[in-house]
Amino acid sequence: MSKTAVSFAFNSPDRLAPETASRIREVADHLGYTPHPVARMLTQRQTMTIGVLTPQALSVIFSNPFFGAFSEGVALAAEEYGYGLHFISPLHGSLARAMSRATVDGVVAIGLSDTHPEVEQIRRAGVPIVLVDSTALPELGSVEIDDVGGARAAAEYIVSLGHRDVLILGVEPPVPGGQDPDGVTSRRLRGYREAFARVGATIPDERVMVGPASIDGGLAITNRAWEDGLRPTAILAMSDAMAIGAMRALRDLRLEIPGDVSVVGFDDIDLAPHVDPPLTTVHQPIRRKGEEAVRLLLTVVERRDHAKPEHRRLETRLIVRASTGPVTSHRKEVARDPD
Amino acid sequence: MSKTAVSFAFNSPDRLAPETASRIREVADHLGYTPHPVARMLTQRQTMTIGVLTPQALSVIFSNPFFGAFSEGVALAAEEYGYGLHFISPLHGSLARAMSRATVDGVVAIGLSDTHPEVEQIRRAGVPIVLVDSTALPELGSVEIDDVGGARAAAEYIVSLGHRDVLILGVEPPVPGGQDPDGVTSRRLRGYREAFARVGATIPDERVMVGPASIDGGLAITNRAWEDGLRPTAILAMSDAMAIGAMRALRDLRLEIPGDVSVVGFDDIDLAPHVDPPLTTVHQPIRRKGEEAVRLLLTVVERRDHAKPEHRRLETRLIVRASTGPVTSHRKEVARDPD
DNA sequence: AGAGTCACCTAAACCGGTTTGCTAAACCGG
DNA sequence: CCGGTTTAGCAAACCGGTTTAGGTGACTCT
Repeated sequence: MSKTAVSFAFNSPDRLAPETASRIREVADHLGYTPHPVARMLTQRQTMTIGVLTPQALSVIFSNPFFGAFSEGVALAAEEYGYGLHFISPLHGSLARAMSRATVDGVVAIGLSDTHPEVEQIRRAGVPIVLVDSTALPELGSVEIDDVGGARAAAEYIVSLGHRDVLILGVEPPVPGGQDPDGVTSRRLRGYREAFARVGATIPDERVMVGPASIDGGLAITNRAWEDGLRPTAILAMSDAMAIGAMRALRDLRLEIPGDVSVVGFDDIDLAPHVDPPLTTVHQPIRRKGEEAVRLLLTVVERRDHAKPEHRRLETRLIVRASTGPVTSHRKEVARDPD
Repeated sequence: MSKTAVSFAFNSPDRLAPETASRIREVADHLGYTPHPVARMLTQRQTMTIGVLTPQALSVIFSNPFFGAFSEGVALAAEEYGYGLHFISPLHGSLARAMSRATVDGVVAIGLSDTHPEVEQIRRAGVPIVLVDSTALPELGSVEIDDVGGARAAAEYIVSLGHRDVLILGVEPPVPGGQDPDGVTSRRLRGYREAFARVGATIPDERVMVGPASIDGGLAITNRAWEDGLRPTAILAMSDAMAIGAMRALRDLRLEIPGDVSVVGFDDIDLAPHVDPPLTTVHQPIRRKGEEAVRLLLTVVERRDHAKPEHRRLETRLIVRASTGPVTSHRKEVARDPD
């Protein structure tokens, strides 16, 4: 049999006598033969795979439950369209290097700021990209949420409860060394500050602490804040994982939530209603974010439609649970550090 | 310049005059040229990618926080060795089909029972595999935990608290339709039963209910159990997510935990200590499981060492928190269904 | 000056498939 | 029985690189 015949047997059996086709198949099966996927990709110029690009190591990204939910959405859409999923994280510190190794038809980049130096390199490689949680370059598709509005709603609520002295827990910026002026942290911070400004209050910079978006991150930062002598009546975390870590730290300091300190998160992960106390947080449609990103990407990938990149913005809303309460007059002092 | 020269410039610059090499690089950079990763894979016969194989859709797998932590471990090891990560789930219902599309050097298969009909097909494809949470075919590397021991410890504790009427929440078997006699669910069930047998008690089959390993899964099953008229004094869940869902259902039924019903989980996910009440559960080293699997796999992948597949078994241990307590004499009745 | 080295670069084969254009055989109507 | 069609299968070009085995010119040595 010729290579051609075999190829036809697998891809367009109708171009072969039905009897021949099935015979080839049978022999192939008997020999354990499978068309080599890489060779296939090479000739077909498509990989049927989409990439999920993260500016941080996957091992740190995955420690945030948010990312699991996001991946769930991504996977849902990808599976629907028959695409595989490839996770891409910096290789030896370089995202561009990782990208050049990756065999994908398109990429969903999450948390990758457009000012990231490597976005440009990737774009030039001609791979379709959709940006998630990143102020989009207009020529790139994007999915984002109303970060400012969500943060503002959270802070307004906190303000309405009488809190003025707060601690902000920001998520580590993807750009190492230096705050990204348009990153998630900056946008949410803006929202918080808007709400405070409305009542003539401010959030000084030293009340904003940034760390990894994980339970441990929130725990560590909160402890550090207390060691630094800070005694806020409320904590605004930009991630539920951090908020949960913060609550652990507070509890270890023998503080009550929300009696002594109120805590509000961001994301509304599945577990937010189940932690103790149930977490007041800003809801965002995490799964849908992943889904939409993939759909946007695939419309570009499937018909090489470079025409009109879409920008989608999803809603956020405050979910009030039990981790927040009015500021109390006489506050418990922390035992181990009598201020 | 010849193709050869360009190739050398990228891969073995020492075989070119240094000046030429850098010139080629510069031109390439200027033109935005990047070696085509697929073509590269084809000639080098390796993809620098490892696959994570799951017998269920990724969108359902990712809804279990366990999987996020597992992925964290996998990613940690993969990144250390410079490998990319490709997630493989059934394509149009067929794992084999998905595998034949995937360009990976090896595969970590999680929750894939060895009796799964497609394991054989995959093995014949000659791709190195490491099985996780699956009684290993001896000729395949594997990483597992002491499921029986962990489950036994959990049940012994429950028994010691006086509980005799329990509900078991099993994780959905990967093989649709039909319990896998050697799956995770069966192994843990064996452990539970051993503990009960020790005090002359039994767990009848109708007290074992199986569903998706997620919060919603646990919630739905528990509700169903109560609707069926079951009134266990304790619930043994095979996954923390299910346990948390079960607690939600109980709470909605106005039952107290552990006052009315004790709940114990399995996995000890990061959030287990933070839920309300803190979850008593069987700890397993989730991240390490992912890490070890990748390390095992890579020793096989890197030196084509088919010689001695390793089998590693990690420990489990019971972590007692606050979701369990002694069985109480007078029990609260459920309002909406007076038995 | 001629032979022998060495440093640089390249032609050609190869990886494992897909696809196009063609040939040979079978089929068909008149 | 013969030219025209259809059908079945194949040769060769191609995808975009890597790698082996030279080839070319400059440089050394005697």
